[in-house]
Amino acid sequence: MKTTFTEKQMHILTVAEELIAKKGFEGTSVRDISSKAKINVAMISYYFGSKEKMMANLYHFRVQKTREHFAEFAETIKDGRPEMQMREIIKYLTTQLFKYNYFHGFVTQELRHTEHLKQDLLDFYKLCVEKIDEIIKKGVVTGTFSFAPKPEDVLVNILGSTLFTIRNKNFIELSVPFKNEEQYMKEAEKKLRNSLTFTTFAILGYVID
Amino acid sequence: MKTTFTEKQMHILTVAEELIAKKGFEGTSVRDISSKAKINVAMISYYFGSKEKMMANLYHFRVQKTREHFAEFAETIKDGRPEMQMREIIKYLTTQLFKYNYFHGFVTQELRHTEHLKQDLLDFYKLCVEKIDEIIKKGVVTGTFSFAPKPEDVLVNILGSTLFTIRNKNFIELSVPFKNEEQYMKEAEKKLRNSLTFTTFAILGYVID
Amino acid sequence: MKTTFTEKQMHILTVAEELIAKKGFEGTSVRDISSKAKINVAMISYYFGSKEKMMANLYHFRVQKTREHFAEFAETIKDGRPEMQMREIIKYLTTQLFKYNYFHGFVTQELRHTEHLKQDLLDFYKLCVEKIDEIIKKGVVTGTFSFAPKPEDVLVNILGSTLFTIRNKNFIELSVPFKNEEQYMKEAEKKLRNSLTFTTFAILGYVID
Amino acid sequence: MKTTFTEKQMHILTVAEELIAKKGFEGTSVRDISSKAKINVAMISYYFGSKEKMMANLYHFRVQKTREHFAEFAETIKDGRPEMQMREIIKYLTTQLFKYNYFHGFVTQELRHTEHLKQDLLDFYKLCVEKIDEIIKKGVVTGTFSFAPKPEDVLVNILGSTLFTIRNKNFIELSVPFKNEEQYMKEAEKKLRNSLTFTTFAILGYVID
DNA sequence: GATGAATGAGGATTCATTCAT
DNA sequence: AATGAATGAATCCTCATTCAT
Repeated sequence: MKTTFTEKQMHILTVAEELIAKKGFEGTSVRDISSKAKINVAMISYYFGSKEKMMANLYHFRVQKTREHFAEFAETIKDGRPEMQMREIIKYLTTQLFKYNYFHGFVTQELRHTEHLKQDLLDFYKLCVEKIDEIIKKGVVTGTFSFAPKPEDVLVNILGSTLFTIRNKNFIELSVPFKNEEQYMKEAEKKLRNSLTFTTFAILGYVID
Repeated sequence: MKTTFTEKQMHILTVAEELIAKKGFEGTSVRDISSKAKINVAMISYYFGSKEKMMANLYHFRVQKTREHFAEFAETIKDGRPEMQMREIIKYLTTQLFKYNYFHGFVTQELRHTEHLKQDLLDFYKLCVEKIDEIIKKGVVTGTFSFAPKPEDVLVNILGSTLFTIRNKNFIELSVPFKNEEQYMKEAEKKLRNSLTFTTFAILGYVID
Repeated sequence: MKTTFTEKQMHILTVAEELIAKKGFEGTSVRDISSKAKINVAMISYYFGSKEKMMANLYHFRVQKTREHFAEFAETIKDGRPEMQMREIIKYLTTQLFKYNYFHGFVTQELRHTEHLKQDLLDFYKLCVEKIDEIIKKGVVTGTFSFAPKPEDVLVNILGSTLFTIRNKNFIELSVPFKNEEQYMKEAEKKLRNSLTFTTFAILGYVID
Repeated sequence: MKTTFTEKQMHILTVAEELIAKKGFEGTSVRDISSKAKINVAMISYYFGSKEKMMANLYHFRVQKTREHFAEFAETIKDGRPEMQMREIIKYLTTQLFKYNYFHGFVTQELRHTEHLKQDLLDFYKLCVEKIDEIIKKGVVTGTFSFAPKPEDVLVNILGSTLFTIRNKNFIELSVPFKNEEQYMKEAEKKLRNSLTFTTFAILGYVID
């Protein structure tokens, strides 16, 4: 699968991603995409072979980018103290998911019959688990953390809570002061991050001074 | 909106639920449903008015049942000790979500343009929050719990982690011994429950003896 | 074809006539009729064999009634002077058409593939022609009328102008003071009758004193 | 609304007009049209948006053409004597209606819910009224005509009689020698024109020398 | 005699894709 | 390389009718 695209292809993918995020894969027609992207209907088949293949490319591309980005991020925190690292990871993941929520929104739902594509996402998850594991181990060794929960459980907790928050806006609203859309998203993210940090530190047995 | 259906209507809903869970609402045609349910294509419109209305009925029905069931459940644990109650709630929610995972799979994704339907789900969430709040308060008063986290955060954690687990089977597989499908689901649920119980008790400051 | 119906059948026909007049034959579904008539959908097929046969019965019935009614009317004027008779015929025909305009609206349009039914209407037209012919002849003989136009031409003129008036409300409105629907119809009918009377007498060479 | 069409669009409209004239708008399916026009079913939606919009285009187009044509015609007779002008107008209108009878057949009946489209036809009628009014006035001034009937009454008479003749073939047949279809139409038109000319001159008080 | 459930045929439209240019 | 026209398959839904009761 390709990971580099011409400018026109990227343009299509960008528009497609936005629309699919809003209306779902099946809810988004190639006409919608082509009209919004101001290109010919035929271009999607022409460039990607089919609508589904375009989707696969989009998916692959986005996850690839996410992995690369995470790798870069991981590098920047590699010398910190474990509690700082953990705090940063939580911040990073929530921020990214909130930013690309539209993407993660369809990732797990709309890609049916394309099981093999999920391998990409899996690789990303593995990377996260590795890093978290590393941090936990370091924290335990240094005595910063009292407990050593399974890293995948920690990740499930972080990702699950974040995606749930994103997808259940009307529930979250009940406990987040709502002014306007943008402000709300910020507040929701902040509340979530506080909660996740508290929870994660709790299961790590880390006592905030 | 109706909550009782004839046998034939229930049959359609059951088949529809299964298919929609697998292939999504838009990915499931009325022909798919009717052919699997061995009924005439026209029956869906005939019974429910339209495909979308059928979906709304299905949704409403399932949430309604869930709420009723939860209310019954809540009654059964009302006299227990807080830590037992919390354990039971976690068990209850994970079990239910695993059981009706196909339903919860599309609930938050596929129902576009039917924002009003989400009110039902919201009411269910509120019920959960109330109950959790009650338990936390009791636990704190009795000195069983040291901390009083926000009940909605606890719920987000439980539901988010559970749905993530259900939706990311291929990730969970990595850390759960896989024999066969059924066995796997049991193990995954067990692992999740352990993790959630540990996490929840950690943020409640409850020390397992 | 039947001309007598049970009360229930008549009820169906009455409702059907009204709906068909408003929305056309094809635009009116048996469901529309049955729901408005508060009867079962199956009744139409049950009583009349099919929707189309119901229509044929309705048509036949209405024309039959019209003929009988016209015959009665003709009797009442048979001793009058020709100019009075002619005036009365014009009045009669316009009044009837305005009254049953909905019927005449579909008569000539919606009954496709049922050419044979038109025989009924034809018979009614013949009856009119006969009567008009009689009047003209008498008028000419008595010297009341100077000319003897073809009776069918006179009829075409009367019926054509009337139906055109009924069917082109928005044109007629331009030259008829419009207050409310009912008032308008009365005014339109009056204007039409004046015009027709004037025209008919003109071609008969009858000079109004 | 468009008034110019590509060759293919015109082809569709032509076929559609013919079929709709025969079987009505609702009685004609897009499948009928596409199969007769030897095009794909999807083309109607593709070109016109929907069946109904196609109809609106057809309607608009036909009336537009009629108006333009009438304007041209009016120009050609503008210098004639009033009695000649009136004769020509009658001839023109009857000829046009006979030619496009299929069109005028559905115009007033089948276009429900599209009241605004009738404005087009109304404009055409107005044009006719204007011209007729002009002729009458000139005739009265020059002493050619003795009476000044309302121009709209004259038009109603002409159009009504013509449409009635077209729509009631089996009645007209009774007084028109029938050989073959084509011949019959010619004869019917001729008989109608004679009658209309006589009638119109009668109400104008014009004495044919 | 009358009905409500159920049917299959057919309705218009939208879809992703292809093809000639 | 890129496009606009055109296509056939599939969509959901509505129709008049039938059938078991």
